[in-house]
Amino acid sequence: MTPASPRNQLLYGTLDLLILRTLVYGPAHGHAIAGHIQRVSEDALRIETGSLYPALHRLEARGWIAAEWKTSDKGKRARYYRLTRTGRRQLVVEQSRWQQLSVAVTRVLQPAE
Amino acid sequence: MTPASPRNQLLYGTLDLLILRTLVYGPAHGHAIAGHIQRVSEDALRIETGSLYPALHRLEARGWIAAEWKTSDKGKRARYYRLTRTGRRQLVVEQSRWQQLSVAVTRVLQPAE
DNA sequence: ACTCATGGTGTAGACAATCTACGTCATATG
DNA sequence: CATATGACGTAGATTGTCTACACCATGAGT
Repeated sequence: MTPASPRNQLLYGTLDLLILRTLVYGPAHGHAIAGHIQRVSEDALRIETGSLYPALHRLEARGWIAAEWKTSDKGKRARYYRLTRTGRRQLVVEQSRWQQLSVAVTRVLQPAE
Repeated sequence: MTPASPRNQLLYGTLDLLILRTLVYGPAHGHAIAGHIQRVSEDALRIETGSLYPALHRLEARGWIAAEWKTSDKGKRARYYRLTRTGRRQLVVEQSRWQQLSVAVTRVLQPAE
């Protein structure tokens, strides 16, 4: 229930970054990407399918990742995504944007001296 | 122009936190709060009025801050906000939420070892 | 052969936070 | 008395996430 329960939310706008970063290790399908992020973040980041697939489609539409149907480890059909050249560039951009913003927030939270 | 200009955006959901944290120093009005955040973040965080005032109203509605009309330094009428007791508690909550999420994102970006 | 759990992809609609682009009012200042 | 400025405010668009579904194909068990 809880008709409007807002609080599993991850940090807006970071999902694209997380996905791009994950694909640096090589092509992967949606499920695996979400699983990887969840594992590496030690369960702090849990990506819902309703966020995951729209994100993948939007990244693909922007040309930052490219897709291909293949067969997964478990023998199921799956859509494998890989980083494109521009995606790699975008990753750098977003990574530095994150860096800058998170430093700025931290600076407000714990002002020097 | 730029009919849909997308990239001045600060990190969703962090604004409330920034405002609450700023009010720890004592009551302040909207303009001053935004100015403080911008200064302390060394211009990395610039809060637009269309984000600022809705945020203040929503924090007030939730009982985390309380307001009072006064006269500002410059002699203009201004609405001074102060942290309430529950606001102080909320600040702790949001601060630790931020901490946790930002660590998690960083962990994904630069995996250990 | 049949069933079913599992793995994987997907969409619709609600919701919330931010932005842009305005508008308004009161006081200080020249 | 006019004007700049300090300060508050709202409307509407945009966007990203979530919840809650639905769907399909394959593997595994019987």
